[in-house]
Amino acid sequence: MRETKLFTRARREAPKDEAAVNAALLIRAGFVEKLMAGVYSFLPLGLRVMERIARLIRSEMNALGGQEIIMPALQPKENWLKTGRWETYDALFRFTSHYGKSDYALGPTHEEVVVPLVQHQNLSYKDFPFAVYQIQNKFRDELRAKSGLLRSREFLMKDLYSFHLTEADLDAYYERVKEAYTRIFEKAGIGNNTYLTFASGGTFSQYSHEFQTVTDAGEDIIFLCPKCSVAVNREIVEGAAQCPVCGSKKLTERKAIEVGNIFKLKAKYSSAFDFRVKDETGKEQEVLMGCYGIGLSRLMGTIVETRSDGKGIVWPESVAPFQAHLLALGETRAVASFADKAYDELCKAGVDVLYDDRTASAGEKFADADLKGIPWRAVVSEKTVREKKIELKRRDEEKTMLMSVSELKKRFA
RNA sequence: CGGGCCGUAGUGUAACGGUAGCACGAGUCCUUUGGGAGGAUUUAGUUCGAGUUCGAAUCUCGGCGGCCCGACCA
Repeated sequence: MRETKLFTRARREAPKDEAAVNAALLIRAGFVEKLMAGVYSFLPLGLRVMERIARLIRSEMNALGGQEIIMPALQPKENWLKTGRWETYDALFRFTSHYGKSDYALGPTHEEVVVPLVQHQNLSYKDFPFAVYQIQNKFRDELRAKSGLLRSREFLMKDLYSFHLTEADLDAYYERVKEAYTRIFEKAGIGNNTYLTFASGGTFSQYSHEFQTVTDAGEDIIFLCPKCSVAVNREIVEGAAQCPVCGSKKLTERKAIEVGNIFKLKAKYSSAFDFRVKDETGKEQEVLMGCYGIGLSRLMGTIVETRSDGKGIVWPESVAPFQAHLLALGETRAVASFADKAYDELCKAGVDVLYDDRTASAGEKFADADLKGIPWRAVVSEKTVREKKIELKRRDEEKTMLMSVSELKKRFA
């Protein structure tokens, strides 16, 4: 993509009403734009990141046998009455149709939709276990939206729901999801500071698990066991915190962002809809469920929050909006034609490259490139054109190397 | 929801109760180009409503909106 064709623009200064690092950088770099508190538009660069995060999550969900669907965000009151959450779910957006008497909710989560959906398939015990997931916008009427993308009122979330006939099967699947989540956060570039965290499990399970990324920007408090690399959420700590794995009481208190959670629902929602199936003896059996969430927009904010320097964002290659950022320095015909040709060749080779073909000073292009944070910067200038080379530099390193266009192609294709 | 701070041009920031200014951006022209270039010129603003006053961006009240702390967050 040529920057002269990109309708968004990087800003020199952060808007004064965004204190959070993630929002300030993402807005300055032109990835997102705020519509109102807790509601953001995703612009071409931001959408690319979101799509790459989605791709990464999708491949792990598909490996877990998850079948992708999309359920409605607009939901009928009746389903929420059945689970009792119409009255008890504080953050539920509720409203009445302008024409009729019907009441609706905007989905903050989808148990109320997925259970009847699955129930209507008239399944037999032979169809179990299975899992469905979606990547979709969720709505939560937060009392206080804050911290940019970290706590918003409309946000993109992946929610996976698994269905089982035995507890052992649910337990086994839960463990597989736990491993998949660990891989996802590793691939997303926050593996080094993201911890499996024991949290409250509600009425039925001893624990649920959260994935918490340690950063001062977080709003959760966790107690981290350095030895076991697991943590406990403050919500389940009474008195002295203790490591649930080794029993150690030498835990360190940290602020963290909850980027994912996994939860055994067991029969809580299936029984609310009286969802049962007959087993091979004709006896009716309870359906057990698990639910597993990852907030994609929150994850994007978390990556920015934990991977930036004074100059801007440092995207991991796995979710970066482009593989490389090509800069043409100076407007001489030699530079422009060399850079144009390099851009065309890289595109033809299937390399995702953002090409700064604007009329702007070298300093401004460098500053914008650092701000946008694409992992590799490829510079074409009079200096490099003389040697028929391009200068390549990693966003987070100082050293540079000269290479030809074909070498560059080979590296990224 | 309780508390605090705050709403001036696309962005940032000034203006004692008395002419709304500056910078960046954007447009045009010229000169520049390895770390946010220079000159000329143009463009665009007081969140809304009421009140006090000869006069309100400025003071008072209310609405709307934003940020922060707390509470809340199956």
